[in-house]
Amino acid sequence: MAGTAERWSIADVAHMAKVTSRTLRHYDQIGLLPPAGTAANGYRFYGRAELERLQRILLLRELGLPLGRIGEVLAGQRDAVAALAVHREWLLAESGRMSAMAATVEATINALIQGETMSANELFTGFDENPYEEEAISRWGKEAVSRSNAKYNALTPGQKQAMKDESAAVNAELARCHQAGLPAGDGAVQAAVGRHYRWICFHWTPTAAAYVGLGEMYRDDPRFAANYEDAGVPVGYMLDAMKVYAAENLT
Amino acid sequence: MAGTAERWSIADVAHMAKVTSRTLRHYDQIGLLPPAGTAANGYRFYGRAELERLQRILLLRELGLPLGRIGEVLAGQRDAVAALAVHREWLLAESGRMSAMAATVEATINALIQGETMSANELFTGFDENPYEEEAISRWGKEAVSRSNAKYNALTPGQKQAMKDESAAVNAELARCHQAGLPAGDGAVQAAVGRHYRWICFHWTPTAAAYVGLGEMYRDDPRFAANYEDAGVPVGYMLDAMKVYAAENLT
DNA sequence: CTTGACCTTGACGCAGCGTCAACTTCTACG
DNA sequence: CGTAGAAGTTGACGCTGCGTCAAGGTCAAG
Repeated sequence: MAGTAERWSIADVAHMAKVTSRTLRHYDQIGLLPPAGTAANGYRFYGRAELERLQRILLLRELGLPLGRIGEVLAGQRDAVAALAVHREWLLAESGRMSAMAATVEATINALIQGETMSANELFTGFDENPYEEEAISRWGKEAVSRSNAKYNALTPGQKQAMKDESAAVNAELARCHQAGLPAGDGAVQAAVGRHYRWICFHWTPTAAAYVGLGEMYRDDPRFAANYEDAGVPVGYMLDAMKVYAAENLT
Repeated sequence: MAGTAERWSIADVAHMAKVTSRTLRHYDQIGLLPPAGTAANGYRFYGRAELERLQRILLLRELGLPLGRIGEVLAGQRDAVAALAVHREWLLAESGRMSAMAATVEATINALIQGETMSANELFTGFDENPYEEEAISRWGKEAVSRSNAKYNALTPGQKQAMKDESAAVNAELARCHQAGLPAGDGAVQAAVGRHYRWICFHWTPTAAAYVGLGEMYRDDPRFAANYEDAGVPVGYMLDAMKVYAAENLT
């Protein structure tokens, strides 16, 4: 037991709050959560007041509020509700931006695969190199993309939701398989990967090589790795399973 | 005219592509777009091939693809479609995360204002300081939030869309007012701000001071400032108009 | 020759920590 | 009591994509 008299070490606090000690030291550095004091040996210690402050910090952090603003709110310089209202607006705007980008990506994929042999070259081509005409470059390929955009923007919210649900379901299934220790070639795993493949096929029908390439991308993209690991599916496991699937079912 | 023989200076290229010269130098630094060569004076110059490459880079950049991956795709190390498919998944996941966070923020706002006098203190309170019980801290206040969550998650997609549309409409109206050079106290401006106020009221009914605080937050938050400026509404203009509105209509 | 516009190469800043590196301190065991 | 190993400390770099000075060289025009 580190201390019974309302004093906790950095490790204790980190453990309680499920954050790393590095995070706590960071919060100290930026003045967001100074420790109650430092012992003679230089070690930080935290008291009850600091725990409560940390509690609020983490609550707001989970809402995605930036640390600086959290500090202002806790200092009383900003009204919590006003800060959250602004933040909410931002979240919605970002969310909208990203799903719009996803739709454009979708359209681009279709533009790319529709003209199979066109293979990116034509889509990208055609511009005006007169430096005095603004935007000469930035419009490239946009017509081709917007042509296929209409088609895929027509998805109903229900369909979009179904797509997301299927994705989540596949991930959950794979997580169960992995926790159960099933090898990548196991039937249950391959069934789940099959669902993944058919899900992908809704947008694009990859060849065996392309499907493996997709798996490698999962593995190499840190954003994606984080996503999958959180869901309980190691990216390496996913890749292995995809390789097996591609070898057995695709050409 | 900088050069007639298929050579363009960095400024010309920047102008054509609507990017800054800093961006081009950055792309050079990271090896994404080396110039065709450098003149005796050290100045970069770009040829037709570089313009085409830049074109592709910008097309993919607009889809939100990270620069590193763009480089891989253009180098042929990655299949463009596979890269985009992965990216699309990520975009959708992020978009979902953010709108979920927005819903939680919404619920938190409600939890905060429901117990008016509770004023954040009770919401945040209650935890177990036993360092051996994991997550002791991270659960705080979550029950209170989830209680009001149900209510506001019940919004239909149609209602949510209406909220977003109204927000965009108000912004567009304010942009028109600003472009027309109307002062912050003008009737049209105040009418638009009134719509904004009522929009906010859907989630929260701020006092005069809180409404001005909200405007200050708009001004001070760089994420928001960028958003508003893009829409053609300077944040200072918005704040001034909100101050007038608060003084005349709120207490 | 001067002015001013445009170019160059650094280098810091931002958000939020993760991740070494290089040391010192505490705790437990032989 | 010596020592290993766990845990603590203070730096400092890395990541993303440039924006933004800073300090100084070049070039066309007056």
